[in-house]
Amino acid sequence: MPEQAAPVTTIAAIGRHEGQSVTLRGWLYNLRESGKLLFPIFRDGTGTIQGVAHVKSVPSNVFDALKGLTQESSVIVRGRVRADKRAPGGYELDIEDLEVVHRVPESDPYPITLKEHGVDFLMERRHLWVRTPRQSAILRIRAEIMRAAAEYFDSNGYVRTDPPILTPAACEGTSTLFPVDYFGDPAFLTQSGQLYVESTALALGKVYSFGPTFRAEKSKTRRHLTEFWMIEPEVAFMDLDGLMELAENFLAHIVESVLKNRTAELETIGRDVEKLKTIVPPFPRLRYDEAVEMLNQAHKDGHLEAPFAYGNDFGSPDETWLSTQYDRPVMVHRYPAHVKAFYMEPDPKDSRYALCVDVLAPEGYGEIIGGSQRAANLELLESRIREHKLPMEAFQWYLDLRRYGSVPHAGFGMGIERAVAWICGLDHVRETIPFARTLHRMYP
RNA sequence: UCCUCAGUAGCUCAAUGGCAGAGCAUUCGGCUGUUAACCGAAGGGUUGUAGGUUCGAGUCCUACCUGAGGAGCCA
Repeated sequence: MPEQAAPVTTIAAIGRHEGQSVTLRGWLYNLRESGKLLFPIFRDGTGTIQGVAHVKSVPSNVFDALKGLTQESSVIVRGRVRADKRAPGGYELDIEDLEVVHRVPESDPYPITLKEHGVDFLMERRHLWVRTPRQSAILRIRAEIMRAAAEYFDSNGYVRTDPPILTPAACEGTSTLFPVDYFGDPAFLTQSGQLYVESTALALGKVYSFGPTFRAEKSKTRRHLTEFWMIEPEVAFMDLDGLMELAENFLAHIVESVLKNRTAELETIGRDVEKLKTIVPPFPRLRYDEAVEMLNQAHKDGHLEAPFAYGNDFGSPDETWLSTQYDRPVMVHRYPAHVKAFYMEPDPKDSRYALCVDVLAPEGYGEIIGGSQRAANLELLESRIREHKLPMEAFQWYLDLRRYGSVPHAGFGMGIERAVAWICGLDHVRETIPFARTLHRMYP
């Protein structure tokens, strides 16, 4: 073992130890050799740092152990911290002692090199891919987004009430549900906690849920996972305007937290932070009808291939185009009721429209939040359930919320992975979650 | 479910229907400031699978498998 007089620290905190000897515990990320001079790069999960070992300035057994050491071998290294302008992180480590905890054998070298790899190769080795600086940084930003999202609600009087993951029936139809056998009876993995948080909102006032959801959609795009995390606030006595205000303050808080607490990680992944600094309220609000006008004009001007048919929901290319027109998220509200879910409240000024909002993230990322004011009237909700050909008996508990002290209430759901993809500037959601579940990938 | 593209060394990719190659990784050797280090050498192949056309197929045709991107649907 190296002498433990040198304090154990992390690479992220190494600047506090300039001029001192410290102990780092981590892995060999890369090794450059130049004759009698070795340049190992260590990583410890908090960052990377280059070490320097002259043959004459380290014990011969240390030099020999380091020379030819294989990538991703685990090590405990002692060295003196030295500021160096040539170092990317500002510091280098003059190596004094080294213990190899586990040496990766040459016969079975670490498969992920510093060169380029394909998507399939990396996803098959996701358990190792997460070690790379870029993937680690993304996961750190994801954790900050989740922390800040929960913090926003926790510090604004919301109570976290998580819904069940095993559910008896669909929220919006059964075709996209994963069925499971529940002691001989059919059950499904939840695809939204919304109906349950509606009931806890009427119990506690302001609530949110935060957990995994599952959708058996046969979607193979950069925006889809079959298992993803969703945070869903629901508030009694809130209307659509209140919901849009909540959404913009919530998103602004998350972006602000990431900019403040994950500066180094944003730098590591090369994110243009100027595009995040503009994310401050108010966000532009656009009626569905106004958005349609913009899409029609865009089609005339040749920006969109397909003409938009009024009354439809927006397609992906439509959303993408809309979301590139603003420097912050745009909130599109009051869609035609018939393209939206059964539980949405009709606009009292024109019942053809629903009191709903989709928040489209900028830079072409599209929908990250979908929400609405919920239908509060029992008879209306019953007729909507019939129109959508949903089993009335399965929704009796949900209808009880309209039988006993029904109030206007509203809520939304934000997909964490889409938010992470946008804030990190990634081109696919598979990198935003430790182990992505996509259409045909269940390994590792 | 549909559309498009791809599958060649461990990885990333070349190869007009005519001898299957390069860089990285691995092994050996060299180099006292390298930044995906560099220089020299070696080993490494049933070209996704099964058929077909052809004197000759990695290349052309058919089917299938696998992966990717997109549509629809959604967060």
